[in-house]
Order: sequence, then structure tokens, then C-alpha cells
Amino acid sequence: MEKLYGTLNELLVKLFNDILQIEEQSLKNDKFNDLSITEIHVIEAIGLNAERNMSSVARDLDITIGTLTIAINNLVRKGYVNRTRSEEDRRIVLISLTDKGKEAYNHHLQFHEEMIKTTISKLTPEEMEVLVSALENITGYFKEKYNLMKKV
Amino acid sequence: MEKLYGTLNELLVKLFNDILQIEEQSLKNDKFNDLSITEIHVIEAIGLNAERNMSSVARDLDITIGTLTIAINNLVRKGYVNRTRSEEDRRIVLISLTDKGKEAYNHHLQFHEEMIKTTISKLTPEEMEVLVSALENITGYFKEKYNLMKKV
DNA sequence: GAAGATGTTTTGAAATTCAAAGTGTTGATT
DNA sequence: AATCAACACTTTGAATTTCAAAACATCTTC
Repeated sequence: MEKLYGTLNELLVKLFNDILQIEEQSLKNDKFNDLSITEIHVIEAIGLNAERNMSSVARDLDITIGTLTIAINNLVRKGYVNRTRSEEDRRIVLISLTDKGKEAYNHHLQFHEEMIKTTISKLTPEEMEVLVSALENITGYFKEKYNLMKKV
Repeated sequence: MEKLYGTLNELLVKLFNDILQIEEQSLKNDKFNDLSITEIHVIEAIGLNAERNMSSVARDLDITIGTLTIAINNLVRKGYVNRTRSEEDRRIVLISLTDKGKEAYNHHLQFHEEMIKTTISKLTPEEMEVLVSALENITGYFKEKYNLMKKV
């Protein structure tokens, strides 16, 4: 049990550093190498579906709207994001991905998919289900803990 | 199968973001709340053992020495790190944790331990094993991929 | 002892972030 | 209809983090 414990700790810490670094590295040798990790995350948060307003995207990313404004300025300039004002309520700014933005979105998705594919290719169907429920447990716990902390 | 795939992707991404945010939040309500995450990482990298020079710590953290110099300036100012010059080779700068630095190191370790302990407590032994082997797969994949990229 | 190598610091610039002030729009109240 | 508060967003000013390249100090080698 103690051993498992150290293993898990090490794995999580290592996983963390690795993912960040690889994501960064892989961006550099990439078709979309004018995008930073931050910008990729914004593109991810906007998503492929309908137009979204600034506030909801900022909330998803856990950043302030002011910070998002700056990020969107750059993404619009680089041609990844459309920005328009809502006709119904002219306070609201609607953002969505351009075709180029959607391409970048899908490209990044593939990075993730490759990672997952490698992971699950070594698991049996039963193990896969176990993994999913284990991760659901963990993220559930984290979500709870995070919300508690936020309220304090 | 496709569905599991998306689920797993989502779970891992979420887990990742959650851990980062919780770490950040927990620092704020903390005894050592004058430390940023970056600074905690530097303290972790210096470690409890012998004095280390700038280059080796920078290499461990995958940052430039110049960047580390600035981080160490602040940590010295805040009383977490000792900085001396080697007597044998006066080019070399030796850094180590002060008592306060060691306290912060252990405190952060406890945060990790608690996180892992809670995680483990929510899992059955079977889930544990699957989780560990899945994470091993992922980090293995990353390690390989990362080394490849670095060489390019 | 000069030249080059090594280890670190400094400098200048860019990216990311926040809090707070500012701008424009809408909705409610009177 | 006029005003005022609430809302959605942008701008501003400052802090942090980071890097590359120049500068500095010290060692090693020829």
C-alpha cells in the first residue's frame, strides 16, 4: 500500500510536468506554431459550436474577462477567432472560431487523441471501465474540494 | 468505444486543470502564501539535500539559468533560500534551502500526500492497479515522445 | 599571461495575468 | 422620458514569468 502510494504520487507529478512540456514542444514544430499554449486553451474553450459571449468563456477558463479580451485581440489579429457584437444586446460580444481556428482546434484534439489511444490500447475493456470510473471519482473529489476553497 | 474515448479525454483534461487550480488556490489560504507556484517548484527542485549549483537546478526545472537567477533573487529576499559562492571555484553559486525553505518544502509535500491519500481512499484495489498502469502508460508515452522532440 | 571556456548575472523585450477604472448599453423606477 | 443602477466588455497600469543575448567574473590551457 505504501509503495502504491509513492508510485501514484510520482506518476502524477511526472505526468504533470511532462504534459506541459510536451504540449509546448509539440506546438513549436507545428503547423500552427504562431499559437501559444494559452491561446490553444482559449480556442479549446470557445469550441466548435455556436457563438459564445466573453463572460462564459472566461468562466470556463477561470480567467478574468479583461485577460480574455487581450487573448481574443491577438487571436482575432492572427485570424483564428471572429468577434462580433450581438444585435439583440449590443453589450454582448460574440466570439467563435474561424475556419482556421476550427482547423487548429481539430489539430490539437488529435494530439490528445494520440495520447489517449496509447493509454487505452494497453487496457482490456474491463480495465478501461475501471479507469474511467476511477478518474470520475478523482475529478469529482477535486471539483468538490475546489469549490469549497473558492467559497472561503 | 468512441464514447469511452471522448470520456477519457475529457476526464484527463479536467483532472489536469483541476489539479493546477487546486494547487494554486491552496497556496493562497496557506501559511506560506507569499510563494507562487513557480517558486514552490523551485523550492522542490532545490530539495532538502546538499547545496546545488544554479545550472543543475535550472536543468531540472527546464528553465534558463537567467530565469532561475531572478527566481532565486526573490526567494533569497523572502528568506527561503541561501546563496553562497563556492570556495573551490568562485564562479559557482551554491543554493540551498533555509530552515524556512525546508518547512515550505515539507508543507507542500503534505499537500501532495493528502491529495493522493484521498484519491486512494476512493478507489478499490482493482481500480488502483488499473489507474497506476494507465498512468504509467501515459508517462511512458510522453517520455518517449518528449525525448524524440528534444533531439529534433 | 593571453585566449578561450565556464558559470552566473544583467538587460531588454515579450507574454500572461489581475484589479480597478472607464465605456457603452440595457432595464427598471419613477 | 429621464435618470440610475446593473451589466458586458475594454482599457490601463502593474506584477510575474520567461527567454535570448550581452556582460561579467573566474578558471583552465597553451
